[in-house]
Amino acid sequence: MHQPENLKNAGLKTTLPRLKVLSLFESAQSRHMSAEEVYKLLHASGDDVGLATVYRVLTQFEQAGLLVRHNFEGGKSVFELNEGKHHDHIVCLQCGHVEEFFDPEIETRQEKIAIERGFSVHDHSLYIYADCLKDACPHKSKP
Amino acid sequence: MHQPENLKNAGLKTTLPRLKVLSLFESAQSRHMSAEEVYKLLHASGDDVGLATVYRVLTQFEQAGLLVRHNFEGGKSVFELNEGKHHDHIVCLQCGHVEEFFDPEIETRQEKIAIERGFSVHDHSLYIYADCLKDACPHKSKP
DNA sequence: TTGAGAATGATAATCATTCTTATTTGAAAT
DNA sequence: ATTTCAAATAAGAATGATTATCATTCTCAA
Repeated sequence: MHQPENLKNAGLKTTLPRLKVLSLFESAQSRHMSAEEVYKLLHASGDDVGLATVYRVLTQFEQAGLLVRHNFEGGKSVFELNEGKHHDHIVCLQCGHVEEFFDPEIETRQEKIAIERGFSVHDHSLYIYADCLKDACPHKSKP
Repeated sequence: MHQPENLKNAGLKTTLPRLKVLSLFESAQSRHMSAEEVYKLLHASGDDVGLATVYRVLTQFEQAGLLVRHNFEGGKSVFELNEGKHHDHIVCLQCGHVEEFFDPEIETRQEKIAIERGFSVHDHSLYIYADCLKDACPHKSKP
């Protein structure tokens, strides 16, 4: 909803590719998507956006604070709609399923640790890599 | 010290490149090194080890448990000697200085969170990105 | 509506990493 | 000490993800 405003507020012109990418994330088919996945989904919907544009737009959205970038194991970046509420992630190493969590205790511990060492926290990333024990990894996820 | 034994125990033949790489990490010029850095340091010492070999050896050492791989922001891998004691990292965004820390409270929280959600933890990575407040970032680190 | 500047898409370039292959090496058996 | 041969290496090509280039197209304020 009201995507043009989002873009305007971010100082970005309202263009078709940007609207498409943004609405793709807002439609929330899958919360976490790589550039390649976004590109493929757009093309699957008949929107011929260039791959370079996808990369550019994702980076712009990240800088504008509309998306959050994650660097999971394996190097490739994955993006997620920024809904204000920070959270961390558990990733299943078997099926790739991602779950989000937020733990105030961990957050405050981190702050304390940083301060003790004379650092001013900007940000942090916490990924727990695990196996989901649910029978036979029932989560259907992208390969 | 006694590197050949380390390699043997890991089921790896004692070859020159492997010994060089291992002793480089044990000499601990810098605890955290990328493949590129290892490659350059070896060449600086007159050891002409191929870049592909460096990558191969680092991966083997990781699998053998001799090294730990880290994926800091930006995607490139960084390796560190595995001394048994797990720890997390604070990275200064200004000068790249890295400090290590271990917080039992955070560790146990993570376990609890994972279990609550039906996951069996394999591993985790926690990086705090911050500014070190020490005057003018005195840490001399590699660019 | 129109013009300046921003955005786009096609493609080439880059970067880290992996693969291929011919050659060399380590170490087990002579 | 030599022979032997699987394992390891070096060099460079190949790959995959991402970024840069650049001519063309589009957005939007005047």
